[in-house]
Amino acid sequence: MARTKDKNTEEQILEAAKNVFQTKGMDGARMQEIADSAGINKAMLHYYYRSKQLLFEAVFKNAFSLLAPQLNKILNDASSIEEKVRNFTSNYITFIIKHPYLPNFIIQELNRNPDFILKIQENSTLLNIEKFKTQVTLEVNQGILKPTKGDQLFINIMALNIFPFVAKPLIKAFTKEDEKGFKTLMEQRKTEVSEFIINSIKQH
Amino acid sequence: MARTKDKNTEEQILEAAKNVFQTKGMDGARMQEIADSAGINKAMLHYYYRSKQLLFEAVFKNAFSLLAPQLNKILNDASSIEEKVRNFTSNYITFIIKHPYLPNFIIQELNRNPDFILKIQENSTLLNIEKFKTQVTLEVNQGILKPTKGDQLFINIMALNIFPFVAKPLIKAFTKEDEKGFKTLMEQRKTEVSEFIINSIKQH
DNA sequence: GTCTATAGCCAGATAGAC
DNA sequence: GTCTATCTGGCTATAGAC
Repeated sequence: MARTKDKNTEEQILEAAKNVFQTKGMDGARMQEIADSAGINKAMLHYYYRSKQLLFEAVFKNAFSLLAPQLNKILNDASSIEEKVRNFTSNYITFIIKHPYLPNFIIQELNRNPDFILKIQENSTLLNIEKFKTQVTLEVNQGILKPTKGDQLFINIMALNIFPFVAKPLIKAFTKEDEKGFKTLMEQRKTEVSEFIINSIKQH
Repeated sequence: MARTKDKNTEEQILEAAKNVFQTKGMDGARMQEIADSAGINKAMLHYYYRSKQLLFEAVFKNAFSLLAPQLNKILNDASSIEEKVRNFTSNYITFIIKHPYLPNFIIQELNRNPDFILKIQENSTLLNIEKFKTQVTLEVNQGILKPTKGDQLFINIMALNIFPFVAKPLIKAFTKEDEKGFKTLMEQRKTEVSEFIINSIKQH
């Protein structure tokens, strides 16, 4: 991919690095490939970002800060659990279809280096599900929801929304769908997943 | 880890390679580390497996063949959907607690090289959800289940069971649990997950 | 079968001209 | 700021002695 002249070099590098790191991972990525993709040479990467490690961290923090507001909404806004589930599912799946490598990139690199999440948490919003858990307990007591554990519900919501994108090659193999069929399945999930969750937890 | 003399060298190498590849991935793994872990030297790795690529493939196929029977059960045995969900959830989570790096390893390496699943499928049981989908349709028509799409249900079952292990560092960060707390959450899921699914799909 | 030593290559990083 | 050329180290793989 050639450099587009209307962006400055630093942004150009970050964009190229994002593409290479998110598809190849830290260990599989090559500085040469990033340089080629940015339309510059290796020396420039070091001029702007000093080392591969620091360039990687810039990409990672950037990716994480894209995801954080999505998650924050379900944890901390004012709507009911049912509304949160519906909005999050629809918004998140729409978002990931636009950034398909993002969840796998985050998960993979956190598994490679779990301490990384500590560094991130310092200078961004705290990841905290306490408020969400309190709200679940409240709605259970009010008879809106069946008896439900807040932390398990949170894990279930994450799992149902994120997993299919992370395990895309497996899903495609099992369902025998091509790229187009996979896309269709994911579009369906924008509403299917919230129905599935609400059906399970709502008091009828 | 020193070599235990009651195993032959080839098995010893495979065991060491499994540990290193499953934690570091293909790109992050080092032949030297595998040799050290097996208590031998690098030359022996090449003597038995010729190249890093072939050693990796041996490990991958081995891991996949451990997982296949687990999945086959839910796809092809004779029990009802409800029984399948309950048995699979309990058995699968028990299995993964014993092999915690396995799902992430499979998913990560399939994302790195999606064609890999084709090679595997040739000489193992076909991954096919057709029978499962037919059974779902049947139980829906019999009034046992609410209207449910078989392929989406299958994705949901996979997601709820596998995701927490793949995204372990994220889950720990959000729930603020340590290793022990995480283990407890997973133990709970052996029954919580099947309740969650059954609640959602069973006709009442 | 198992070892030591080393070939050969490739990647990250830097020096230095412009 | 941007380039070419090069250093340096680490990695896979092999040669060859025992």
